[in-house]
Amino acid sequence: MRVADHPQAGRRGRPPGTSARELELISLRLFTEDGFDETTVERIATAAGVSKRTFFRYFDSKADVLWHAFDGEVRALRAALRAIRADVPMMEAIRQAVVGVNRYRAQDVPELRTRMNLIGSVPALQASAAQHYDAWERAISEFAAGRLGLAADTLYPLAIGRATLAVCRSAYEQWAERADADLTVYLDQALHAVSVGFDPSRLRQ
Amino acid sequence: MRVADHPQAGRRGRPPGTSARELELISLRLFTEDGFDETTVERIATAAGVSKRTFFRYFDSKADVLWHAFDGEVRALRAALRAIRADVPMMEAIRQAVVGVNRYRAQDVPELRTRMNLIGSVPALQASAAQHYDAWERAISEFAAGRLGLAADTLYPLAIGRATLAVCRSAYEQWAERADADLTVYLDQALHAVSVGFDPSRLRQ
DNA sequence: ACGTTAATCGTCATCGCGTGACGAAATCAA
DNA sequence: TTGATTTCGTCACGCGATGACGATTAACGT
Repeated sequence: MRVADHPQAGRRGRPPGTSARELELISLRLFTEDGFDETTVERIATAAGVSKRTFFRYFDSKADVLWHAFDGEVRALRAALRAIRADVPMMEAIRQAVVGVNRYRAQDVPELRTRMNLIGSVPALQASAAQHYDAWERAISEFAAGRLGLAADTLYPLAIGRATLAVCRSAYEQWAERADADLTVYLDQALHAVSVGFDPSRLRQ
Repeated sequence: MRVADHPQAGRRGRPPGTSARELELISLRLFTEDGFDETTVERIATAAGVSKRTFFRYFDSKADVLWHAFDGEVRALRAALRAIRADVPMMEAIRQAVVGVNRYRAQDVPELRTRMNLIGSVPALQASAAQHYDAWERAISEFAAGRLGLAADTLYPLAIGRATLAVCRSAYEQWAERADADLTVYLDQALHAVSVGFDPSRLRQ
């Protein structure tokens, strides 16, 4: 967690020499061109016209630069869950909320797909995923805890949060490598599957 | 993946100065005493009477030393899945297999709990989890793929493998921090929950 | 116009992880 | 004893990440 990005008027001090977004775009390009491990932070920083030290003032690690966008969507997920009416069944509510916050504009799709392909193929990035997924899982867990009347750190809410993320990650990856359908279709299918307990006779074809 | 540990008779060459198991026990002790981040590989190696370089000949990273035991259990899981009769429903088969390979002897429980507490609390260890979980997930995915008549890298098998791991991790953690029941009880409860789609009216109290 | 305050940045030093290269040590076999 | 084999230690190095500290750049107050 770093990255302020608050373009404030009337602020003092030396103006930023770059932005988190610029570092993100440069990193994305270099990672796809040369590979994640082969791209040093020094190179990214130089390409952005700043020093290596400055990069680490924007992001806590080299991997975090790719999770910038994802982190912001947790707030959207929480808001979507709050907006669901109380008479919608729990797993159906989760499905609606998750699918709702994953409707991307067409112009954002290529970058999203590039990012997910990197995350899905580079071990160092998969390793960095855990801490970023944590907040997402908790959002689901706390919603489930409220519905079930349990604490969020007990078995069922925890399991629901993680299982939900698990199937969504599968949907993301299928969508990222194949390009034959909308992301929401995959998510909807995956979340439907978990809500019927993966019962083969109830899985959609 | 490293760690040979093949005590071969009639072999040539200089005998090993330590073993993976010894390094594992020493690491476990130092990690709990001083913390994972505070314990350098240099210290572990010195405590084992070898050099830092030798540690990295046994394990690929400092974190991997804690996953040594876990990696070995994937083979057991695959075998357990193969042994399930074909007329047992898919999710029920998975539940039986997972619970079956997680019956630990009483004397192994303290070390297991120590390891899981570390993995659950140290970010660097959580990050290292991804690559070790991968083989476990694939074992489940491939079993599900066989039952569903699908490829293992398609949505449903992938989702089943990951969701299964997700709820099992929740069970592991609940068991590791509370100490009020057998691990298999938590696992059974978590796997039952996913098999009924987390339907509140069908969750056990 | 000038000094003050505030924010960002660059440089430098440092630590630890992880890896490659290469020779030394220890054991068995011929 | 000699040679082959296996493990080990030393050395060097690159890179990620962090702390300290002074230099830059701008707005603000007088």
